[in-house]
Amino acid sequence: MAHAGGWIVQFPGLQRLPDELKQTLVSQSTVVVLPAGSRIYGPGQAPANYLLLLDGAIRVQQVSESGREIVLYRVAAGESCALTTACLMGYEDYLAEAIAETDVRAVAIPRSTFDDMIARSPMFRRFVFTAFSARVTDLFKIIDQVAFARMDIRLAQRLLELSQGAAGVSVTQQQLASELGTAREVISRILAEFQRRRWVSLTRGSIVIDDRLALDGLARER
Amino acid sequence: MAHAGGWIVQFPGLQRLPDELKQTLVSQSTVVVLPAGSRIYGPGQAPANYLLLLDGAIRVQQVSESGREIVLYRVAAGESCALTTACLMGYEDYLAEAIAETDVRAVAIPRSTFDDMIARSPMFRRFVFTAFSARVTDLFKIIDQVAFARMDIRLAQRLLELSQGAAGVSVTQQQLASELGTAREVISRILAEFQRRRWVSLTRGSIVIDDRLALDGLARER
DNA sequence: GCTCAAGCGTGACAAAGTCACATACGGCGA
DNA sequence: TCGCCGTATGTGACTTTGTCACGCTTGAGC
Repeated sequence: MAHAGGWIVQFPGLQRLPDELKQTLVSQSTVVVLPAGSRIYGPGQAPANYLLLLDGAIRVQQVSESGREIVLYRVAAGESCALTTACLMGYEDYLAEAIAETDVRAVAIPRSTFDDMIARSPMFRRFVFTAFSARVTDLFKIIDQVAFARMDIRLAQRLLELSQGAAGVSVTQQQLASELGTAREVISRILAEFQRRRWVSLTRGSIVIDDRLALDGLARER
Repeated sequence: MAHAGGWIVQFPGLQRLPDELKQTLVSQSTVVVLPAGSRIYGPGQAPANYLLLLDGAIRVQQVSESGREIVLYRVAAGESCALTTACLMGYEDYLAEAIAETDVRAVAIPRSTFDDMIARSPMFRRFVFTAFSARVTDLFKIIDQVAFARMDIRLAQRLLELSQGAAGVSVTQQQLASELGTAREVISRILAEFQRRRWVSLTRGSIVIDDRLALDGLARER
């Protein structure tokens, strides 16, 4: 690591803050480490901090009363956990929860500092609102997908996303079902059809992508 | 109307602002009137103002590429159009649009004034964030409903909401389908079943609620 | 090698979406 | 008053997705 506070270079949106504010931000925040699998926010767990992710990934998902899940979005290194935090500022009950998918290193900005920065810096406000609005866009897209898109298309898209160019994905069918907010059986049938077409090979707990082009073709049918 | 600026009493969250800020808000904003049916925000129409609704109602909906629609939430008198505005501050493309359902009277706060108020008043910030977070909650709930709830239950809920205690609702089945993001045929069949059970009476363009208790019972099943 | 929980496959059915077309209502002009 | 016509609604046939209830398979750990 460079020096303490070197983290700020990871956030282009904060780069051009006045030095004084950068120092405020750095001195009043702390770097926290969270193990993979830990729950960062959730119903009944109001956060005291605004989080900026340095390393790792966070998954934000919704859990329905019946126990079914749907993934809303992911936060990657260099991004902020804008929506969940902003949400929980509203003092309402939310069903969404944030889970560390990997070991996570993040900057925690206390609420008071966050509030202070919002007040003092138009640039900081813009940083926060931009990140936030990207999340709201994600929510709009999810509503659109869930309401109107075919499941095989959504699955193809998600497989390509999750693989990130790699040859395969290490994921169970139940996990894929939770990603998309559907039932495991549905995933099972669609994957069987993909395999019949020789687009993928299935094994217990992982999927090899054999014909990325074909999957991509389906994914683009939107 | 009382005196110019008397509108501020309609917003409890702004009641306790310092007089100075109240005056800034009142003097720099204008009251606008919009006819029923006009589009307030939409893809390609970035708003220059933060809106506070004095009279009327606004419907915010999403339009998919295939032309199907789903209603996201409504803004009533005394509320702010927080989400749409905040969204559009992010300089991204959105599919959501806001339509005046009735003639609408609203206070338009210019972006610069809005920004200034955000900077100067923790109370104003809280007003904005609270309104905003309520909308995000709505989006979470919609995702939950669309992904996991049965359509007959959603329809029962929506009928009760739209009737607001009145004996009936003046709405076409196509409009109901657009409310819930489904197809007209689905609405037709569910309503036919409701009628068979003598819960409602159907006529062209309107629905009379005959057994509110039964509908409510179904609506409460999650 | 054996065990056994987790992962996966499948048939049967229900709910919801799609497509195509038939029918009914009701406002309006003749 | 009557018929016209656009809109609204009803319906059958089929596909896709969700639910339920099983049973089979896999492979990690003993």
